Amino acid sequence: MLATQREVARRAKTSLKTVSRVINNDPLVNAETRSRIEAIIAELGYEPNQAARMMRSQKSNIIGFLADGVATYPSSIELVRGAQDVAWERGKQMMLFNIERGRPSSAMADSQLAAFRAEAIIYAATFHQQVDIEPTSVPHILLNCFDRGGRHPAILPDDYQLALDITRIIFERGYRRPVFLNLNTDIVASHLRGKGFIEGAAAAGLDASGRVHIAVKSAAGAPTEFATRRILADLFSGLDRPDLVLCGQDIMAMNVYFELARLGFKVGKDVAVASFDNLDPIAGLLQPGLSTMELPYYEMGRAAMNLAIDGARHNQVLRLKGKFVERNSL
Amino acid sequence: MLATQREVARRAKTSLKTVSRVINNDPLVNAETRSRIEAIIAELGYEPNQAARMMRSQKSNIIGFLADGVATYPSSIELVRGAQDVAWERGKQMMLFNIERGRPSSAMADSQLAAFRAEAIIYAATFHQQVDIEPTSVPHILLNCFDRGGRHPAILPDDYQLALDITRIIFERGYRRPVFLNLNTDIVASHLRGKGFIEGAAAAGLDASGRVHIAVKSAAGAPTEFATRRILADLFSGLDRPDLVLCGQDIMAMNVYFELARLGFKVGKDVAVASFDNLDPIAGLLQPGLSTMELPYYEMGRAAMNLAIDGARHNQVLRLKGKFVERNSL
DNA sequence: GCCGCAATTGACAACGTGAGACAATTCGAC
DNA sequence: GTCGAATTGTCTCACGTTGTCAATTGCGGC
Repeated sequence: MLATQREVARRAKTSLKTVSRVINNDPLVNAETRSRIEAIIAELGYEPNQAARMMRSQKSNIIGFLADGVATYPSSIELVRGAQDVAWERGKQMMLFNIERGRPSSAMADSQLAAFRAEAIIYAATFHQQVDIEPTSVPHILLNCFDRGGRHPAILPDDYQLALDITRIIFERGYRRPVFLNLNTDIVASHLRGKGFIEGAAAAGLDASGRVHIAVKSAAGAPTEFATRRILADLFSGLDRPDLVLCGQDIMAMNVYFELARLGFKVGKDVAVASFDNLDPIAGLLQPGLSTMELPYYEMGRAAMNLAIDGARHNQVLRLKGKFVERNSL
Repeated sequence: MLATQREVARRAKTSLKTVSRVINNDPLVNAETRSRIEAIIAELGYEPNQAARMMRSQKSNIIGFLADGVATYPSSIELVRGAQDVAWERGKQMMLFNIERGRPSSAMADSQLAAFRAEAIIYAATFHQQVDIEPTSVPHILLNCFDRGGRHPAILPDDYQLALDITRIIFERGYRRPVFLNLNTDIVASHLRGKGFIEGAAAAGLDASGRVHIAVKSAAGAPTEFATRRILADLFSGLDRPDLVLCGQDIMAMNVYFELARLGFKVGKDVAVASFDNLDPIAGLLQPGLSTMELPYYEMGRAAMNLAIDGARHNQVLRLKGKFVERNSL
């Protein structure tokens, strides 16, 4: 059993309170006394008991982080890192759980966070989506998702801006016949990115409304299945072949690499490919390396933790920009 | 602020003690009283204050889980899931941290776990490796890694057996000219798998000692860089071409797919490929799908948490078998 | 040596829970 | 009406920490 302040006080032949003062950096302690006590603390390896502090102060300093469905999609790790870093910088404890929404893991995490009297809870989704989180006594921050009724603050990637940015880059580099193989329409990012792509193209003088294709068969949640084979076969059979394929996500891009190879086209030579995610390690392992818009997950994690600590207006929505990561596919 | 037992008692017009009895499942409470109190508990959303419980019981019920370097390799998620599931099944709280060994995140996690008086700590590495963890007052369980001096119990994948198993399958299917593109020699799994491969081949009557090649350039820790291009060019230039390439890991297999395509060989037709990891989503996205040995991460996580809760002998080492996941590359 | 004031140190209570000791009450069976 | 068992209640303590407030020490100035 680890030592207590009482034990430290006993050894230092001083009172409990003085030890407490040293630990809490109270300036009104004699320098000599302080160093004597600090020596004993170091010697014993004493750490203040967090449970007792929570009791005494009536606040937990704990922020919960629920990472929903990480198992199926590892992007959330950067969300977690961002939040964790801020928590430490700001002297908070973050309690992290990997859960599956609606499954027992979710209920277990909730009750554990309640038992620890968490001050706020960050709920992180694996992809930009709408969720339905009832208001509770504990404030929730939605990360990479947003509430149906806008009852909770939300941190989101600015998918519209991401698509606009990469489309601008595409046209700057001289591509004139891009197609966008978009995500399923039941995914929020799909609409936003479609809009960004079309407006970006319009700004460059191209009507791209016919150049967007839904290339995912499966619904959200189910294992991803792509409809790229048929779409690409169609697109690449005519004379007006695309000079660039923009994919809704890196794993789709990986699939597109294979399908293009099957059709006899070389990525980076016969046709360019770009995408969204910068998914490690896929984007770097593809040959040629995949040029892709990285989503601002780390910064989103940081923003969420800051909101969780400072409090936020209920309907606050923060959208963060992404970053273009250049490799050789474009 | 969440309710207390006192508040529950007030509303139920009963005594503190009876509420306490209900919460701690003391049998000597009238069934009717019990359900009345339980109703109020549910209504208030009361959860016993964990801090107070820890104070009172002098035990934290907390097991720490340090996931080292998750950011660079997402396999650990299954380790975490396994451990988390067992913790919940057995009424323990698991505190999870993503850390980088030697970085501030590591020290922060350590002191937070000390502050919460964690009863044991599971230290999980991203790949099978040797580490150097000093003994402390809190028992450590090493997961996917082992201590230099055998000072801590360890849970490991049985890499020798994994390689033996897949080699057996390879020969059962009639392949006779397999090569093994192994991991770097500074990686523990490399030796064990090499041994498994050679002995498996020997059992089938083949001396495979010349058929193992180190195909990773970079040292452990650095971003992976493969030496597959030259090796494959050599191997596939002669007449006695391999009929199967066994890769040390799935991301190497992905690289090998590209390199074989570059050389003009079709995986699954001209040459088979197999591997280790079953890394989601890569193994499923490759075309053809990658047949690979899945590492028993979930079960390893479970075993580690069980050891953490039950205690373990210092030099205990547990090796778990993997599972062959069949797709179409073999 | 003593006063006054500042610097330093100490005594005590309280946070919510759970347990022990034991008293009080209710209920049913006789 | 009594006995005994079942149930409920009262009271007390302890866990480790820190805020409040009181006590003690040190020191300059007389």
